[in-house]
Amino acid sequence: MAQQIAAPRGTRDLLPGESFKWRFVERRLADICGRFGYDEIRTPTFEHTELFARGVGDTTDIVGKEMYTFTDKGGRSVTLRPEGTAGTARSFLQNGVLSGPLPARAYYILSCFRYEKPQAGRLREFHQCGIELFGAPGADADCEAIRVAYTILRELQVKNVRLELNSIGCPECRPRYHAALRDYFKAHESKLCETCRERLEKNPLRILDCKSPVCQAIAKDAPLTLDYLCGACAEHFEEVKRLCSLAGIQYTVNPRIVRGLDYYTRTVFEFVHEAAGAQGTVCGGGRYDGLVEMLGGQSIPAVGFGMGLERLVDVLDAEGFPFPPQEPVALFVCAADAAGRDRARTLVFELQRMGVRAQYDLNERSVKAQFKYADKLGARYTLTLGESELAENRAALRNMSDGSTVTLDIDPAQLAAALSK
RNA sequence: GUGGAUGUAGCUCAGUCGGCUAGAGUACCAGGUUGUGGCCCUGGGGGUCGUGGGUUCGAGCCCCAUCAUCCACCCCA
Repeated sequence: MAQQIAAPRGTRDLLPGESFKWRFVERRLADICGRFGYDEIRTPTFEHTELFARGVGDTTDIVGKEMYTFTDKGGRSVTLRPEGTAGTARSFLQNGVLSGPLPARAYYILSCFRYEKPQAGRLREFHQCGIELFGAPGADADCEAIRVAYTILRELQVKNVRLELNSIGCPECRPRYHAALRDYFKAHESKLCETCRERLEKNPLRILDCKSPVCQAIAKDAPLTLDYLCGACAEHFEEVKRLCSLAGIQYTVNPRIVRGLDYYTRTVFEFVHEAAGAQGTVCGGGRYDGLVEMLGGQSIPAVGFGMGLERLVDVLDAEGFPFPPQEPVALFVCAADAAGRDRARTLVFELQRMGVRAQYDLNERSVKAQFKYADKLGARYTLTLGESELAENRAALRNMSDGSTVTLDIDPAQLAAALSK
């Protein structure tokens, strides 16, 4: 026996018998996004590394240490996409969509790759559903993105999620806030925990999120991003909140949520699930007015979100969501001898052509073994073909759930009719 | 990247103080009816005990390393 090869760390198999949940969720996502005017976009699995360095931001953890980057045979540096927004923006820009009628919308369901230490709700290859909306600067667009995510979660009957909203300002007001925050924590530097002292220069925003009780106590009175917004940003945020209320969506303002991607401006939001372990953020998104310009296009405002599908399916499983069960095998045709097998084959071939989920035994096993197999498959009905059945051209259709039988002609149309009842 | 827990059959797990050929349940295959599933009975296949070293007369068990999984931090979806 050769050495077995396991799946790479942080990846997962989705086996027959499990995939129906994902198929169901993906169809619902496509349906809901479509209802809001979003059509699907499919972009490459890998892009030039430069796209993410510029778009996501090379000071972020994602770009700094989590990307799957390699040099291809032509000497180009390419990277497996760590998220979906940069590729979508690049594609819309490159293909002239942003020169067409705006707003322009797209949704996607795709795999993303980040080299992180795996844990519950976090994989190295994971899947995201997201939407992107380009060319609408006003709060209506922010609200629409939130409403799409909200609708998805509501129609999948997700309980125990809350919407958290914040505004992190624009390039104009953010530096003032950062400075104020740094000044505040500098005054308490000696009391901060070790990691927070490191954060002080690099990313003072993170201190707001520290779990240490001491840091939390200090952070309680720290300046809030919302108090440092410029007039336009403050007005925008007020309108986003008003429109969410108008849409009947409850939210809490959480001044401590900060997106880890550089492209976000103004509105940021998360849908957080209470009981989903440490990785409770099922959906995260916000506005990114600067991205398209960073990628070399005109200045075009945009909003969007990403929803983690593994996390979403985990939540649905945990809440006992009633996924519609898979269609079972409708009819398993058993054969008792060589002549019966050929009749079973032609019958099954014809039924499958007609759209019936029919099966027969590929291994020429005993009738008993065929029955056991049909039972394990969950087949609704069985039909057994042998000498006497072929002679009379009639056979007993057996209902596997109660054992009752009906005798019918061996005829595809008649069988199909009987099965559909 | 940091810290903690855990790795024995496809799955869930026993395995005494280090001591014969490593077990159970379940799943799989076959038989118990020359052609009828679930229940029951009998038999069978399946393990380099995560991997590699070390200690020992002898290691599934003790030690070290490594890999993987889970949990938390970090970060994020």
